[in-house]
Amino acid sequence: MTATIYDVAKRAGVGIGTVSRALNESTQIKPDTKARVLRAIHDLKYQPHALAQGLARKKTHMIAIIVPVFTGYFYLELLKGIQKEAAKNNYDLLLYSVDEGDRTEAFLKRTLSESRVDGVLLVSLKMSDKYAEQFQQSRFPIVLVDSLHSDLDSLTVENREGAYLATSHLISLGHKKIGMVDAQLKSAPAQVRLDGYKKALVDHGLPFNDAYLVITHDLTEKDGFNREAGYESMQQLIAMGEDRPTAVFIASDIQAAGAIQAIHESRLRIPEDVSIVGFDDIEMAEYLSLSTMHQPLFEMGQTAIQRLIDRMNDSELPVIRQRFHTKLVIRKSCGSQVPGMNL
Amino acid sequence: MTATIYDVAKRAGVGIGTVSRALNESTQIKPDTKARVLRAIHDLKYQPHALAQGLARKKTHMIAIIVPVFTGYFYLELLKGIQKEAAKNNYDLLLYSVDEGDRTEAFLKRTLSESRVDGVLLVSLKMSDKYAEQFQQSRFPIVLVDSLHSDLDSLTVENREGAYLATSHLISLGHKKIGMVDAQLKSAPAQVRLDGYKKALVDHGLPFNDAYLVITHDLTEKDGFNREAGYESMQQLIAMGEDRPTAVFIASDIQAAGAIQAIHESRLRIPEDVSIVGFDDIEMAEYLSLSTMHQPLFEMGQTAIQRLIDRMNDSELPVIRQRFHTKLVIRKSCGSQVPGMNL
DNA sequence: TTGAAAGCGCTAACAA
DNA sequence: TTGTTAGCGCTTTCAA
Repeated sequence: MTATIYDVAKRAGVGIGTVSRALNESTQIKPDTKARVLRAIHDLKYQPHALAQGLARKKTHMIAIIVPVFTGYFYLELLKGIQKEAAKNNYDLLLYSVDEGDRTEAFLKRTLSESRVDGVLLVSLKMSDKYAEQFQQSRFPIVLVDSLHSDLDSLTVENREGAYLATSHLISLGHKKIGMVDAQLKSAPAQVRLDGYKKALVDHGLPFNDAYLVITHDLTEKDGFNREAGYESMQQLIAMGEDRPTAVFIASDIQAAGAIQAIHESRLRIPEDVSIVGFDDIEMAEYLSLSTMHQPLFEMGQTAIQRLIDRMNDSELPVIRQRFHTKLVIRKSCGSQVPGMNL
Repeated sequence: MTATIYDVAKRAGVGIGTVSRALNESTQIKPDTKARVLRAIHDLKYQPHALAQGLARKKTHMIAIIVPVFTGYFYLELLKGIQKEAAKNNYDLLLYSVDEGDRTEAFLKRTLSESRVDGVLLVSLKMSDKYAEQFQQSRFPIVLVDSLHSDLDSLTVENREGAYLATSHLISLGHKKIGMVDAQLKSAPAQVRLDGYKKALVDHGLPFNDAYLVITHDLTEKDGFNREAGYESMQQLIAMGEDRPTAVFIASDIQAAGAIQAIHESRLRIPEDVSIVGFDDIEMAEYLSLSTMHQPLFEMGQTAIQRLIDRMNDSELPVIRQRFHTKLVIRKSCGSQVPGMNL
């Protein structure tokens, strides 16, 4: 069928070892034999068999990436960064995506014992202590992205800080009655964004008002990061009438989209009647003129691969925990409460 | 390190052949030896080495998918279908994504000769005659998705028909002056959607008016499927004043988003002053209440994998060309021109 | 029903 | 500088 190293060796009149040397940049080979081999390789359109190579070298040049079934911008952007950096370093990506029924552990197990890949990126999924220990002990290279475990390398976005910044932005515009729309607290980012919101209030001497915090009901078994959730939550806030907050920090842009719809339907204006800050900076945010917190996802993806490669080269590296910072993107969804400072 | 088949054989007191038989559902093995082997496998937490297995079997159980660097909903949804079906059939996905500098052929070449995967899905990328022939001759399983070549299996969405349907919808609402906003014609879908638009006009006895067709200028080197393009194109149409079309078919939802913005800024109303139909049914479309053409992407992804698997099992299957149909999703961006039929 | 042994296509250690 | 050979971990004949 396709040519093997033996065919090349025969055609070039050398041994297979020499062919291998010509292929692998060995210095231990005379230039003109190398040239002869290379020509034979070219003539035969020979390309090494990846599996055979992997078996012999004990390296596959593949990286597994375990992600929740991708939904939306977050993973797209992250994946782009991962993909770009992997390609640059000549690694292929094996995509394990986890849907219902959470097969994370099954993938981790395969990864660990099947020798199909040289390293793993675990994205947005929980790393159990049990497997963390196994990875740790086996020195199998792994990097967590948007997930956390004290024994393993991890890269995360500073959600708490982002929420803090978002809320502070509202405060700096003079708002005193600042609400928050959050997703289910079982979701880690939802939890942490709430913390940041609270801390910003406290740090600025504002009271935390329970009535201003709306957490999406558990409609369906989703986490609440969706438009309907935002829509309903905002309706609750609006129903407070004159007591309603003048500004709201919303835990995600997609919820903000729903919230905006609710606001418009109530004939309220943004930002005159209510100011809004979202989180994520999804594509739609620009369209909505929504001020929001931007996450450096592409960059995080690139860094994740770099780190993984570093670790594949040296398994004794100390464990790191790298935090990425969000950035406030100001558009037109926030108005000032300071008299005369308004538009 | 990790246990091999020899370790298992030794522990179970059998030869490695027997272990292999126990593993591979062979009938040629006595139940109790099989049980003994299985227990040894369990005790040692043995898992076959994927590469070694692949090398011996000449099958990797991996499928390569070559896609343009994913941007937006189209690929997300398609990938979901692909991923789900692949997982269901126990195939792993190797992701080759093509960015600037079009490395499509390099990937095809590797695929063909590296033996890393059992089959390929080529998505939205051009298959050259040269490689089509190579795949064809080598009987290497490949399926084209959203791409076309007469010698190979291909799955496509009926863009022309979709555009025809979209335009016809506008016509059925009584519109006579129907415009179109399109992307660069070098893009195949843009070209084909224009054809469908024209045909619908002609079939319904309406004239094709050059002034009503706006094709995005070549800002940057993009193809024009973006919001800014839609925004500017719609501005051109609006600038026609009273002569402007009463309805516009827009080649993509993302352009429609820009167009809608332009319309609002001109203080025109949708659908009272101008009706809009988009294409794609991206997530934002629902938010925008945009009537649009839905593409069955998830399903197409699933089917692609099924077909690829069929072909891997029987390389002599006749070449097929399967067309998927779009579906009109009616929301609120289209009004009627027929007196009394309006809202 | 089973074990032994010959590949699968390559790398790398060892000799020459 | 080169050829030979022993693995890498598995599947699959071939005998027994």
